[in-house]
Amino acid sequence: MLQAERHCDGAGLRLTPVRRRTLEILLESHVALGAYDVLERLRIDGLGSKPPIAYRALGFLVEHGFVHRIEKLNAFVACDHPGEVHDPAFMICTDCGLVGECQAPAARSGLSRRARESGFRIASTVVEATGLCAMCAEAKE
Amino acid sequence: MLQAERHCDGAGLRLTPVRRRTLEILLESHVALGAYDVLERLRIDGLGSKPPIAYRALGFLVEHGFVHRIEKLNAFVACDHPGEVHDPAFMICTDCGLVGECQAPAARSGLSRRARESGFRIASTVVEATGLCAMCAEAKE
DNA sequence: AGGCAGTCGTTATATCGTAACATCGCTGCA
DNA sequence: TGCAGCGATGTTACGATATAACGACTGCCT
Repeated sequence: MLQAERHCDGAGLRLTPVRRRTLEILLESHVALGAYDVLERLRIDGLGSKPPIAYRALGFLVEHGFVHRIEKLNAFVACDHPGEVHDPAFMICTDCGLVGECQAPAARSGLSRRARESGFRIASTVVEATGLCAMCAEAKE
Repeated sequence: MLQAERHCDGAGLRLTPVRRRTLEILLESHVALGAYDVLERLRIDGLGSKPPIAYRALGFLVEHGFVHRIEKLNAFVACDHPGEVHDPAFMICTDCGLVGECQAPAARSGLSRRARESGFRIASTVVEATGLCAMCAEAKE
């Protein structure tokens, strides 16, 4: 949170109440939240109740790297390493919903070689694995 | 198409008219199609007009590896290599909509190392790159 | 003051996806 | 033959996700 504030100050970005609270909500959650989940919590705090409110705040946070969108879940998680340049990959537990972020530059390597070969210019990548986290895998034994 | 037929025959799967036509529709398209795009074409052919028809056919085709879902687009493409075991990755052109499939086992390596370290058991992966295909990149020069 | 840019608030609607139940045709079997 | 079981289809109804478009407000700059 402090990192986000500092980053915004430094970059001339406005971390408004809605945006700030949206980020807090995601930081407090250990699982990915849908836009409507976020919206519901914003509503409770009197910060807006219509979808565009949440989508705009989430759009801002994603654009500036404070939040990631999990395509597989149509949901959002706070970034582990805000401000740093990174190329995130995610591990999504299908049992408990936990979403772990990791840096996976290597995850691009096979793809980026293929891209070079074919002339494709990568602008962004999505890398997501679904499966069982260590705890849930153990619980299944 | 022939490969799909053979695979179904061999595996005791039923490639019914709806499923067959759904696969044909995707094979004829060079871009990813949404479920409702597919449904519209099925409707024209008199093969059903309600969402579950399309979703069920697509679900069958995805489950058996004839079709891939592109998470980033909420859309579907026919598989380039049906029947073969693979771990597909996609390159999605944001200009022309072209979706290229490639094999990217290496794309998993960074992630799978991380997964091993943390005890996460990967069941499936999503690897998608967005950007410009060679033709569109050239056209932009 | 006036204009501009960014944000917020709202309405309305588009797009994507599924639960639940009825029906139909095939297959195996008494 | 009759019928039970099963997978696939057809339909209704609804839920979930997402955005276009417009107006109002605010801070800032000239």
